[in-house]
Amino acid sequence: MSENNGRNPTLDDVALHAGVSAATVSRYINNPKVVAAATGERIRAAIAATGYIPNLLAGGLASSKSKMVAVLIPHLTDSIFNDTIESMTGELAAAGFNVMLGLTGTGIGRTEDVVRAALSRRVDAIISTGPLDAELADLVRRGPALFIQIWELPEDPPGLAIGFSHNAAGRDVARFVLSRGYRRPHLVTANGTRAAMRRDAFKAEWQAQGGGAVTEAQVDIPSRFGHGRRVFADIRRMELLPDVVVCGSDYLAQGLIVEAQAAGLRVPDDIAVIGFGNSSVAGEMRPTITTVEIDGARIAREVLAAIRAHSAGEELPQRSVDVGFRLIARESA
Amino acid sequence: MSENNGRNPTLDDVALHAGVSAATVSRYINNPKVVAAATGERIRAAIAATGYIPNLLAGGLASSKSKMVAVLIPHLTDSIFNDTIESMTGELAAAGFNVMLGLTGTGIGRTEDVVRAALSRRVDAIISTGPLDAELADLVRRGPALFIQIWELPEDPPGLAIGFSHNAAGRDVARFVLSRGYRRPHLVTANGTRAAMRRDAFKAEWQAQGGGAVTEAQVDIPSRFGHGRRVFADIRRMELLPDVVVCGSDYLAQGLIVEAQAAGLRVPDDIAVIGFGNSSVAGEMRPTITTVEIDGARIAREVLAAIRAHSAGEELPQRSVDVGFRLIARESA
DNA sequence: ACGGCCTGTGCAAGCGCTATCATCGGGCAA
DNA sequence: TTGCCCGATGATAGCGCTTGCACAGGCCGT
Repeated sequence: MSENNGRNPTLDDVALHAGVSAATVSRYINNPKVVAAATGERIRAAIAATGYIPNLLAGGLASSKSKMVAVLIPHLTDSIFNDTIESMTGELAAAGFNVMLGLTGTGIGRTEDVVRAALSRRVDAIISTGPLDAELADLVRRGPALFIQIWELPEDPPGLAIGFSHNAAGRDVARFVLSRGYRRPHLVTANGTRAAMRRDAFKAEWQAQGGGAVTEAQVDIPSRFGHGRRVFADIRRMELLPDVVVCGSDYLAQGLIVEAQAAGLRVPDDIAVIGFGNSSVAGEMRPTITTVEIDGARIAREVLAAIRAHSAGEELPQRSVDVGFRLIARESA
Repeated sequence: MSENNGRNPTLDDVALHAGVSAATVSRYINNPKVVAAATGERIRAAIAATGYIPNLLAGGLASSKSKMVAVLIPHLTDSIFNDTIESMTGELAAAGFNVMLGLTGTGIGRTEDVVRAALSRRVDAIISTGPLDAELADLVRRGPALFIQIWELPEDPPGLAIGFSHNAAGRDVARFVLSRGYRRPHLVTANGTRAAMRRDAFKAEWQAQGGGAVTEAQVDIPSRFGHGRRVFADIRRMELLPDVVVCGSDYLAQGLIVEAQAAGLRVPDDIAVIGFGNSSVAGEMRPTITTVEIDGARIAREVLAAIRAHSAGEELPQRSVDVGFRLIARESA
């Protein structure tokens, strides 16, 4: 732990200590196997002795690879994406990438600020749960950062998309609901495109299969536990009660169940509830919640693979990766 | 949007375009009011025209100020800290700081990795919800980064602490429970120091006030919704049912309420429940959950103020900031 | 024995900024 | 008018690293 002089030890200090050039130390750090074993050992010891901590600002500047990725999500609290983000952060950290957190949900223009901040830091990739408006997409495309949109598969993604078909999900839920013999579904969706896609696909399939009328309600983004109260109150005011409520998130489903139970209804006997996302609560609620599982860990792996490939300068083999989904039938419907 | 040549426009490009030196452009960007108004206007136009995006890696390297702070939390899902983190990220972003997310909960050694990564990026501050072990604390102290521990007020914080007294919180909850006439409290705490402090303070006060026996149970960190099931099962097995359960988090309290209700008990009549943190669910649950509110926004503001002061080279006026807490009596107890 | 090659290492030129210092005109008090 | 100071700007030296290029030496095939 020699202090040299006041300042942090640099590559040169380590090089001096190990009796090699700075270049060799740099090589050892970034790709140990290109230096001779004996040299490597000396460098390792020198690093330990000096207490050297690499300066990734300098490294990033020189290599124009920041080893940092920006993750854009609307919110942190009760977010349906948290599982995915958590897996991703872990996966990336293990590969030496760090995550810069960008919250886009707090006010208009935030997304632009966050994207600009990410570009300013020369992130290797920007991972977003939502699309970018045209101008921003342009901005990103101009730079070297890889843009990855997750949880969604747009027609012509600006970069790479890793997600699943919300159409298929909506359709499959409709089939499931039909197969369970429900007649009067009520669809509660957050006012966003993804949820709307699932809703429309549900309705299309429902009609195609000869189902009857479908009622709907909207909630604000993000679709949260607390919305359950208002949604349920609205349902109670309907002349004909739905026999199943399809929700845009597990948290909303949970809130609805709590409300229904507080009102003396039994779930699923009096009213069934279906969630989305298979958040941890879904399997732990009473009753357990029927939902659609998205494999966040799988998304995380695909994201990492894409970033690695892109960093290595390879072309991406595909524009989008479908990780699918899985309907999990539990007690609530 | 002149493309110059393939690469991103740099300061020099902007300077050329505006007919000034790079130094002046830099000044304009970092501190507009030191350049003449007319010059500033020309530079503004040049930036827009060239589509210039500052390179914060280069800037950080030159100034040794990264404008980035690391936030260390155990988890993202159902975390009691999310409100605070969200406020903080917003507050920091508005001040030009970006947040690097560090998840420490996934396995041993992760904290060290995350801290080293943060130091590698020369963050201006490290904000952590937990303490650092001695070796890491040393490492951090050696560098220029400000270490801020939040949600806690240790005796002799390594850096700055912004939080509240868990002792006082435990004590106040005990008083509240007594004042409500409960006789047989059951304390469910996560196995961490903070929760333990509250528990011990609760017991001390309870005994001091002549309360009877207190029973306890432990859950894993993080204290989550799903733990409710096991905790409740254990409670049912007790010979004498507690009349109030004091939980380490609102999520756990929520899980417990759900379980209790599923078992046909009424909350709070048959069994009362108290949470911690005033997460959004606490006010939205049926029954609404009595809890202890921590002002995350306040913590965020204090954090930002400290970072600003530290970046400006000022000494911190104090070692710790007590933001207090507030017991919110609701329906569940 | 010799040229070609491959491995391991050093040299030095940047990467794009910031910050120190110097310079250059006024405006203004004496 | 003279000298001084101050506000605005330019020139320049790094910040700590990466990386292309050069080079030394050992190994091989012929």
